[in-house]
Amino acid sequence: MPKIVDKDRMRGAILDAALAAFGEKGFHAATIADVAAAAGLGKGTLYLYFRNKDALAEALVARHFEAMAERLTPGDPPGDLDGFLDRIVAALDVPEDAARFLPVFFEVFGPSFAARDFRARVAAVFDGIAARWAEGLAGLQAAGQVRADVEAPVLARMLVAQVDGLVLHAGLFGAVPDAAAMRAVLAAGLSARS
Amino acid sequence: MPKIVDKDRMRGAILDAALAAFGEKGFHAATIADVAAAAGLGKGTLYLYFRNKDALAEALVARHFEAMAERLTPGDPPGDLDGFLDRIVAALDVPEDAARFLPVFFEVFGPSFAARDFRARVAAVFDGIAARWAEGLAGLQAAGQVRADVEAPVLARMLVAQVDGLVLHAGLFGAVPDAAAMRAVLAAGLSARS
DNA sequence: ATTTATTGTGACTGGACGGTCAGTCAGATA
DNA sequence: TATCTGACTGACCGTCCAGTCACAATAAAT
Repeated sequence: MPKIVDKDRMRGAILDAALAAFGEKGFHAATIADVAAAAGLGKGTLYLYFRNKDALAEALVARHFEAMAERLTPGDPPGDLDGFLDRIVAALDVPEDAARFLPVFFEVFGPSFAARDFRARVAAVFDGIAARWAEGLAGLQAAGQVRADVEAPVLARMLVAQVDGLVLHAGLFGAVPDAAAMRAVLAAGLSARS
Repeated sequence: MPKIVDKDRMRGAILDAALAAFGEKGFHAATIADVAAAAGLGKGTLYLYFRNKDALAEALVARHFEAMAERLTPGDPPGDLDGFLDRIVAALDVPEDAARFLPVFFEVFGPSFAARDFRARVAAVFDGIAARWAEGLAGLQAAGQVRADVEAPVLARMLVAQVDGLVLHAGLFGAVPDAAAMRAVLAAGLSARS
């Protein structure tokens, strides 16, 4: 009878268009009409897939955080310190999409940081990553590869903040640190041999 | 003849009010009327001191970056590694004003990161800090206190990104790392003794 | 007390934009 | 070929707010 479309696929395509438009002009400056145009759709059509402009932003965030968590904590804990460092170095390889999303995220949700519960939600994402890293670090401590004078969770949370800084500077400024140097410094900081 | 006011003082007071209002509601959600109310002034009065809303934001940024640079690179390079670490630890003590400003900055200027020259301007601020740190580190390398296998500027730029991450997580999430643990890890990472 | 230069005010306006909805279209079915 | 249905559209509406301006208040100078 009627035309049938793959709704999930369509939502994905619209999100791509939204990211492009928001990334270009910024969330507030970009209009719904811009997003629709980028998606090659009529304005009203967007509202068949997303309740309103804010829903677009939230969907983008969800997609981004899922991808990020996946990128930072893939599979099982690494077997040795070298493997652990591999992951950190790999994390600095910020995909273009993710880099483009950063400013949008801050623009949209920056104000929300004033709200305790929002901060808590975002903090939870990082805490989750830190928890996975802590597992790995605890294993390496047991194996005598990582210093044991600092507890794994503390070490992990601190590392996450540092790596987030490196990721931000890489994504925003293109200030990608020399990988070899970074490995060396981080390894010395974490290593059991003082 | 005329009524006389201290314009600089007034601009400062208005900026304080603006930071409060923007910090509370976010830059876009807060109206000029909100800022005026917070400053205890009529709406039109603001326009005697700032050309428009964007000018308010720019003035806030200028004030913030000046304060930040001052905080991160006070006076002369430190004499020893311990002194250097002191400064980093001190930098994590983010003043309330600065913490409140972070979300506002990202909200307003997030979109601008799409523009090459804006990114370059912000990057320059961090590069400047890194340059000052590099001086200090070079001195410590000469004194045999800091590893010499990584060049001071590289080390410094990397540290700035890491510390920025720590500052952000401290300011946004209250995730302040244990100072002693952080000193220990950073010291091990930087130290000449491998 | 009067004058005058400057500062302060808030009702008003013009434009912009998010969201709606009455109507059109395309493709699937019989 | 006729019919049916959900996808799609974009002109329109209501709201909101940055910025203006005509007027009021103030204080220095005479």
